[in-house]
Amino acid sequence: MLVSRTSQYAVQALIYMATQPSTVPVLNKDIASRLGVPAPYLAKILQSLAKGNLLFSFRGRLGGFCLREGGDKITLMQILLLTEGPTFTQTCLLGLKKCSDETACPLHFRWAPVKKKIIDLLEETTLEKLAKAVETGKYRLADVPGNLFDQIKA
Amino acid sequence: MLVSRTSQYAVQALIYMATQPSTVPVLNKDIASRLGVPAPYLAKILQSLAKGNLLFSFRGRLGGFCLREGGDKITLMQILLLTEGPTFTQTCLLGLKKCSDETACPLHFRWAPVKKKIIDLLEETTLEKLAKAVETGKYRLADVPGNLFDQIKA
DNA sequence: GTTTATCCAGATATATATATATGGATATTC
DNA sequence: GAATATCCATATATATATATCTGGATAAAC
Repeated sequence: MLVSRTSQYAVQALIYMATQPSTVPVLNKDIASRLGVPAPYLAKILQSLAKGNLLFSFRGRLGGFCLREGGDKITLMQILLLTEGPTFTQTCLLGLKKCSDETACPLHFRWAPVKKKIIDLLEETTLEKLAKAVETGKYRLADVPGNLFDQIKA
Repeated sequence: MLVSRTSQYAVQALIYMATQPSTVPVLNKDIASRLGVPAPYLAKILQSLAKGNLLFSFRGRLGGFCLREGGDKITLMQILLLTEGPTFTQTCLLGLKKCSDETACPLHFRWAPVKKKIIDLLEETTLEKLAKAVETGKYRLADVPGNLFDQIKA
């Protein structure tokens, strides 16, 4: 597994939010049903994203979550740094605690250029780009097409 | 985390084995102490590698584990297919069950070339190359330098 | 054949990630 | 201020990965 399920849910949810009009907060339960993801669990993830200053959260009636900045300002890297932890780009393939250019594992210099590709991709991919891709209709955000009620509403 | 701890232990152990003379079986407990890894857990991993036809195992006195083929024949990909499961190269970054060129997640075509780099690296990196790298002394296989007893013996 | 050293199989324990449940705080509407 | 709808915090449950334990099978050495 490349990233945790938590990270996957976070990215999916944020892409979905970026496809929605930013004038009104998005409800946790709407995101959850659209993505086919457990709502209480997603709520916890969204709350941590709010603590990480990626989202605004509003309580009470008409409450919900909003992107704190435009989708063009938020990259995959920012999200994964929150959900995977601040050192996730530094981890060694073989699991060594110290693995740098000075004290390296035998894979270090083979892995470095590939890792750079990954980091570049994460840093240059914004929510806006991904949201646009979804809006074309060619790309799927979730496995199951939302439940029947949602389809009727839409 | 990119790969599981199990995979990391497996790769480390096999690299170590490739640095050892192939005339005599290597003991699980020697590998474990050299790598600073829990021996009973490593034993289970080695047993599964033996079942996966990557290792020979011999019981009884003078028993132990041997690489089934030369280190030049064994790639990282072969190892990870056993420890991560046969579908680990096919998993979607966003966790979708169906994510192919036909039905793709919004990241699919951005991720594809990076994934190819990863797969290429895993397929072209052999145990022999990694073992040679370790034998130069410039690269570390484990965090902790083996215990004192081992250092004296060596 | 007894002793010793190893792998082997299965059960168990622990840690972590994932998921759920519950009661409460907050804000809007009327 | 009562009713409603939402987020929030904490505790709990479940699943999975990681790690350990125990008894046994096998084979070499003496």
